[in-house]
Amino acid sequence: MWKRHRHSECIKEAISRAEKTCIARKCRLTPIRKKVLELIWKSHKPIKAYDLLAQLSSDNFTEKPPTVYRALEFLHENNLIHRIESQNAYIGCNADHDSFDSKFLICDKCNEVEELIEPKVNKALFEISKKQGFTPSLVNVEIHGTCSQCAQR
Amino acid sequence: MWKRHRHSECIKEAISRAEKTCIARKCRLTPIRKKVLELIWKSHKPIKAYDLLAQLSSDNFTEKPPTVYRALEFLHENNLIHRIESQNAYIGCNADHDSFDSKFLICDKCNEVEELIEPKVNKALFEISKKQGFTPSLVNVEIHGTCSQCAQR
DNA sequence: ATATGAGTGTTATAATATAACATACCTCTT
DNA sequence: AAGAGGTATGTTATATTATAACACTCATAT
Repeated sequence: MWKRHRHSECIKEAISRAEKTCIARKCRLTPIRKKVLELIWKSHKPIKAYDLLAQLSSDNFTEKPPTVYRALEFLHENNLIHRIESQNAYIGCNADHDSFDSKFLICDKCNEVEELIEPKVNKALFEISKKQGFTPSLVNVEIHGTCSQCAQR
Repeated sequence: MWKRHRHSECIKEAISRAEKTCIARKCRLTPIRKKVLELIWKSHKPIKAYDLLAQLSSDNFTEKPPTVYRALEFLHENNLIHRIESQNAYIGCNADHDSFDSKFLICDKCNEVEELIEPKVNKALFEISKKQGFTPSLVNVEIHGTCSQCAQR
């Protein structure tokens, strides 16, 4: 799909960025959190909490839901992942943009998601909000449709 | 909050619009569907499926989840309601705009939601999508923050 | 070394949503 | 008016997503 670079090569890079972020923020990327983040990046698509849970668990050892939800909460709070609301699923974040603004192109055919980094629309949305007397703290845009690859098929 | 007119007076108007829509689309606004739509409009805020279910049910008569989910599905398909993804909740739709585009201001303090009707941002989002080779079919924007009323408190 | 807070383990349950199949009921045709 | 075919509803069960609550462990900072 649009994975010009992201998913193919950059899990390590993402982890390394996360580690730096955590040092800077004085929070801890513990083994569980790191593992969950790796699993999220390994997935080409948004991944669900219970799928992560299954992947975390081995035959003789089963993780419990709070384990993964706590890791997700931590990663989300620290802007290392995004939640795709329309899918109850989670995706890695490049972290080179502000946390309070995210936009996604979601292909309903292949289920892959591309994050848009684009400041103008945010600005417009913020201004429209302000006009209504509303003070925005977080903007989430989810655009569903068909990606170019799937359109060609 | 921003309910200049919407929630205070217009349940009947909303139902009447829905009836017209259904006649035009040759679909049926059955008693259950109508009741669910009324309950949604009666709520000043997005309302959850199980809250609707509770309101539909009386002491001696309990509706089951599929009843309300089917009604919600019908109303949503026919663009009579929106789903607020970040809240798993449903809100009435004015229906005087295209179904594939919705934007909401969501107050995290009082939980009220205002729908924005604004064509420019859509257009921009559509164009950005196209540039990526993406064909959008549906745009959902959820802006969280604080409404003017709550800001004053 | 020990108090403190952060992180994890564990059990249980809450909240949200759908599958599958049976029954009723519209409405169209004859 | 009877029956066929599709739409809607009733019902049971279960799947999926998420959190509460409490016990325990561990890091680290004085």
